[in-house]
Amino acid sequence: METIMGIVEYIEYQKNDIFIVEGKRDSREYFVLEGVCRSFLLNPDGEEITISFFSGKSIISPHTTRTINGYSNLNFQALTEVKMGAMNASRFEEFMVENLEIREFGNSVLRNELKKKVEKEIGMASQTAKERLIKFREDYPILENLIPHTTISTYLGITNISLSRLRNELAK
Amino acid sequence: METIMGIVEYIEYQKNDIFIVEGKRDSREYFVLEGVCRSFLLNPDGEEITISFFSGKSIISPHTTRTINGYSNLNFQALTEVKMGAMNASRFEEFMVENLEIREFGNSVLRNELKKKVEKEIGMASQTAKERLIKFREDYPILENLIPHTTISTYLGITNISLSRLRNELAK
DNA sequence: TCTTCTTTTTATCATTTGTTAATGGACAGG
DNA sequence: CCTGTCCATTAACAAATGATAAAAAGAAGA
Repeated sequence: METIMGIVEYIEYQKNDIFIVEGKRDSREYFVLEGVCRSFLLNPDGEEITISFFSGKSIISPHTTRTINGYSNLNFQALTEVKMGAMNASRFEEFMVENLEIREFGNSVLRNELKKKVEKEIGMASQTAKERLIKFREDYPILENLIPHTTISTYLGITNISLSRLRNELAK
Repeated sequence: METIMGIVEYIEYQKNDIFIVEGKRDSREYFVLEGVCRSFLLNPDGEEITISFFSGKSIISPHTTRTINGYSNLNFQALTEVKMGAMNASRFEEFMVENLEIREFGNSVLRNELKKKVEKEIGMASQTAKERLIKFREDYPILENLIPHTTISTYLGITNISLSRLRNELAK
């Protein structure tokens, strides 16, 4: 960890800044130190669909999984003021090759990324929207009062109107 | 590729064989050479939820993403007679460290795994069940007449009754 | 404070999907 | 040939979610 932290460049983004754009070059790994951000994509109708949330301290989707030939296939946006560490992804990959500990760290990041997706997948396949909202509140307790509800509703796979109804029901 | 193919052990599974069991040890990478299999999980009600399909020639989810401390977190089942190649996962990882080409192959497998999931995620979040069924038919043209519909319906996130209705509608 | 803009809630109605139960076809075993 | 089992379809009704529009509540700026 010390090896890495010595090389990392520190960056700050303002609320709503989009710091990785789909289709554009990006060659870095990002570590969220403080704040919350999300990944999102446009669906065929041009609507923003939230894929994942990332809150400090954590790491956003690994470079190798979110880029193809160096071009990003996802957008990433700061939802609050965000402090991040960034470093060259190839350099990080070299570290992974050289250093067992860093390799295991990198692999565990990958596993977690997949695990989160599988969990969400099961939720989408076998839970009602209400259950998914309850789970979301457990996973990200602060977000609901911090970010626009449309951001949350596309993550949950429902409309913001449905979200509002569910909020009302659960408040009773 | 030749390096790998020389080491691979060839295996055959019969229809419905479960060859990786959740919670059990598994230490190999698997390459599907012929046939179709799926990964699935039990939801809280004990129902089998299909997560992904794998048809030859392809590779099932990489070992590092489907195991934690060597124990599998997914079930894998043959849906037809399946011919596979298998090799020790640590050995494959060594190859990845040593050999740039194999490393890039391994990384591309990871990216594809994530990409498939993100695509499915967007579908679940922004498409109706009917649209998802149409997409499924494009992705896996043969499966619908080959495997039980309950297997497909849990993949699509609907009941098998809904699937039957959609089949009827689309046939008109 | 007032105005304007955006977000959230509420209401109404339409559509989709789920639940339960009944029916019929395909197939294996006796 | 009969029987039981598994699967797929269909029907009827209930529940969940979507679409549209309007109202209310908040947030930001002059």
